[in-house]
Amino acid sequence: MNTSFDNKKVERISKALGDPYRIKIMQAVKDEKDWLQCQAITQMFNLAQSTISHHLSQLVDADLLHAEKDGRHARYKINKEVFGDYVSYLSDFSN
Amino acid sequence: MNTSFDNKKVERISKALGDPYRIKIMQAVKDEKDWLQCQAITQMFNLAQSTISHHLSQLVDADLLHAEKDGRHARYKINKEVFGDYVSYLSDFSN
DNA sequence: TTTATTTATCCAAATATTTCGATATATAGA
DNA sequence: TCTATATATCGAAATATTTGGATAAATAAA
Repeated sequence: MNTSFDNKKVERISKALGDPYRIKIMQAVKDEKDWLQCQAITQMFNLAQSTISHHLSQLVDADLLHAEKDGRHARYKINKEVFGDYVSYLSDFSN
Repeated sequence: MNTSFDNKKVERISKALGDPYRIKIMQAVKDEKDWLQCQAITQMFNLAQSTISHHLSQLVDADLLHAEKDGRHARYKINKEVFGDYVSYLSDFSN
């Protein structure tokens, strides 16, 4: 399946990737083999918990991260499909 | 040659792509076989000339566009190398 | 049930971005 | 030179984003 990208979606994804904390969050999630816990992400940065929560929801809203709930815990992994579709959309510009 | 991407560069490129007008500018430049004239871009949108100029410099500052001057005219084309490097940096997230 | 823990939401302040009008700069043409 | 044209820069207003504190909601654990 290939997610179709309208410009609004490209904008939302690009915007989500346009913040230093969110880039680091994405890298940390990527480096985890399976899911990465919300707690672990919160501990990585010197930011208020509400701020991290806000960054995570932007990544989830852009579909760059899958989110899962387990009791009172939340965890995340890369949405490779959407990411891959974004990459192939962008590839068109470089060839 | 492979541009090496620090997070600051990823942030700047992503931010540059995170605006609806700049996305449309990139698409228009891509659709042009060679260079696209600044004038033509200015006429595409219902925005002040100074606003277009500002959007263009963000794309140039992010190295997504090559800029060239010809007398009092300016023209742009995609910086495929940087774009390609950005794409390959991102590909790492989708596999 | 009561308490502690984890995450989300709300609000307001701080900061950043977008936009335009005015104007500067550079160059082409009369 | 004088005038018109193309683009860039500046300053300020409008808008959007980021941030933290307070608190809510949900769940686990005592």
